[in-house]
Amino acid sequence: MVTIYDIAEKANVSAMTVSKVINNTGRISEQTRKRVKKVMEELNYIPNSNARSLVLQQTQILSLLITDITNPFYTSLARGAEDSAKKLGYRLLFGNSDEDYDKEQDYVDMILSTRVDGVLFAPAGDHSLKHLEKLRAHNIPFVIMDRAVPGIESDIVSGDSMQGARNLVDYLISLGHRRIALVNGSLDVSTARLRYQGYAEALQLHGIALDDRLVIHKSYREYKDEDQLPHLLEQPSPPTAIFAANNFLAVGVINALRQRGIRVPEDMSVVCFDDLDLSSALDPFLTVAAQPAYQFGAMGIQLLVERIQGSAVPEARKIILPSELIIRSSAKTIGK
Amino acid sequence: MVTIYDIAEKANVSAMTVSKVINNTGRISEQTRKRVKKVMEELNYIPNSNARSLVLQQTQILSLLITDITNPFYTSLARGAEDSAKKLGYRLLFGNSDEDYDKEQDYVDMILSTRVDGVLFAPAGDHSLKHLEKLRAHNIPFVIMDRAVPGIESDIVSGDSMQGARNLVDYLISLGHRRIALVNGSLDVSTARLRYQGYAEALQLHGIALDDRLVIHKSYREYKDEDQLPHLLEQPSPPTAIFAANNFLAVGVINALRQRGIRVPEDMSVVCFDDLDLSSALDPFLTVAAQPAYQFGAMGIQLLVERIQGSAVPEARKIILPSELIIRSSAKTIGK
DNA sequence: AGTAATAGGGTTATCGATAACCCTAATTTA
DNA sequence: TAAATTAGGGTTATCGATAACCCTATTACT
Repeated sequence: MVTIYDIAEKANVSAMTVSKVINNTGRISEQTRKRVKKVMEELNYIPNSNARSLVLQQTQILSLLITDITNPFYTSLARGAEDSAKKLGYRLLFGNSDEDYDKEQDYVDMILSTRVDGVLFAPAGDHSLKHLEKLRAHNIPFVIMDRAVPGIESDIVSGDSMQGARNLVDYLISLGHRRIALVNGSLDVSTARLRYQGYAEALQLHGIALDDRLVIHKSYREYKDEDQLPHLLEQPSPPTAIFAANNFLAVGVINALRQRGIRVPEDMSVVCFDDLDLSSALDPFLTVAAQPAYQFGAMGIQLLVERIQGSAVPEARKIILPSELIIRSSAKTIGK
Repeated sequence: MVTIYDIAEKANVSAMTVSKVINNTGRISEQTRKRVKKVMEELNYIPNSNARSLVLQQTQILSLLITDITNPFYTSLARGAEDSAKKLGYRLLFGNSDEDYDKEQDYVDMILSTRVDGVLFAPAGDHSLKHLEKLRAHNIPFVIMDRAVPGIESDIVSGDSMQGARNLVDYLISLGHRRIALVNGSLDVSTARLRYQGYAEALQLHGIALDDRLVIHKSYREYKDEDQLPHLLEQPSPPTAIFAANNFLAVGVINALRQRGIRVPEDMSVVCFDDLDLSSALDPFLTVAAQPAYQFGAMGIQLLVERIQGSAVPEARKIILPSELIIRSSAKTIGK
């Protein structure tokens, strides 16, 4: 690999001069500047960012840690993050935690040893706390995405889970449903708690008693049918509608329903959080509370870079992006 | 940040000894090894990989360059790549070219300056040649994904586009279709050429004349309706079936058809390359030639790491993964 | 007992780039 | 014209880690 020393030698200057030309610092005559640049091109010089990072104590690398790249929500988020990062001159190191705390831990160590300038962090859940504390202990700026973690004050970009949940449940109620089930993520995750809360509030406001037999808290990432539908359907008074706390769960629920010969929405209404992108484009079926996932990523990187560059206010900034209720056809008036 | 020198001082040894403990090299007594390790934990030491990379001349970073993370095909590919990379102890630097040669160029420079150990490269198209040549000139190993680039011999993992296309068109013909349109990507891209070829061969084998008015070559990434459907539909003898060369185009085509009040599959059959994952899980509608995208990524990283570590045969390895025809309901017997 | 071998660990140079400071000739200024 | 600037560029140390080699007690061997 060619280094600034190679350039220096061929251009008959010192390495420092080359460095100055590269960074446009110091006083260099137009003449030598051109000569040096020409040699750089001739030799196909590419600066070694490792060396640079070592002395500058900054890498121009940000880390994006999410829980599942195959979920369209995070896919779009990643897209937004990537676009922003590129614009701002940062590279992106990528990690997928699968909502698994051990994997998340591995990535945190990787992040620390890479000396990234900052992290866009979508936590697996509440126990991500110690990972975030570790980052903080090492002075790595981060912005939390999507899920708040109790015990950590930091910049965060999240959706309005309560409002979204309330809107969905309000909508179901407006269609005449009274027995509404919630298939939720784990209560370890802030958004699951808030969606539950929004669900409960909506019911309460309409004078419907909360029935805990209609609520299941499991994982956002895997839908295991034996843990879910049977509990709901084999009840004296089964639900007429199901609110799935995210897109994955909705797909799982709908498939499981269909396998039992239960039609959606004729026999059972289903709504959920997060949209399905391509799927919805092909077949506008699922009624959802859609979140602006791309914005999550784009804004997250912006906040992060402001934080890194010190141009942010010292206080933690909390951005809450509203979700949009998109009414399609997976829910319908009860009994019709 | 704490360095090996801090450790060394506190443990009363030299920095070299610390390094030896970290890397399990050299001769260190069990006693000092323990002492050093204890100090490392106490001080929360994390090695600086920049410094390490600089002297070792290797970064343990691989680059993943794809054309669109929002396409489920690349999403799954990324997932496979990430899983493999993590298993093999590599970090992943992420880039999205959007099938844009300039963006691709930027990423190549970024890759070079990062001194990644290797690149998993999904080229935008034939003009990616110069980018690949640049990588080669700088001795960065790479494995090409999905699309061959004429002029470059290298390891490659791709699908069998001809076979897949032939299967799809065969299937349409078996349903009685004779007027079959092809909505293709740009002929700049090898897979588009091969899908075209497979399409043509299938027609020929069944004695159907190729009608170029039924073939449109545009972009895999954007479906602009005015460039597409009108040409096909406003013909003396319009097609009864459309073969879309990838999932995005299929979604575009189907939406455009529906907007015109043309039903799929009743009035027009549609099939395509690549599956839609979540979408297909929710609604098994689209008949597709599905590619094992996760395998693309996982195998790609494997080949790449073998290449980096010198355990690969010197010859370029070409892995061709078959696609699977999944018959669902977006195509049906003509006229029924 | 005297030498060779080994265990255990330290010294120094190096990877590629930059910061901080220094130097000299040419130009300006009083 | 002498002193002070300034333009243009060079020297040296440094970032954190490792390779290659060196050193000194022990221990083993003949």
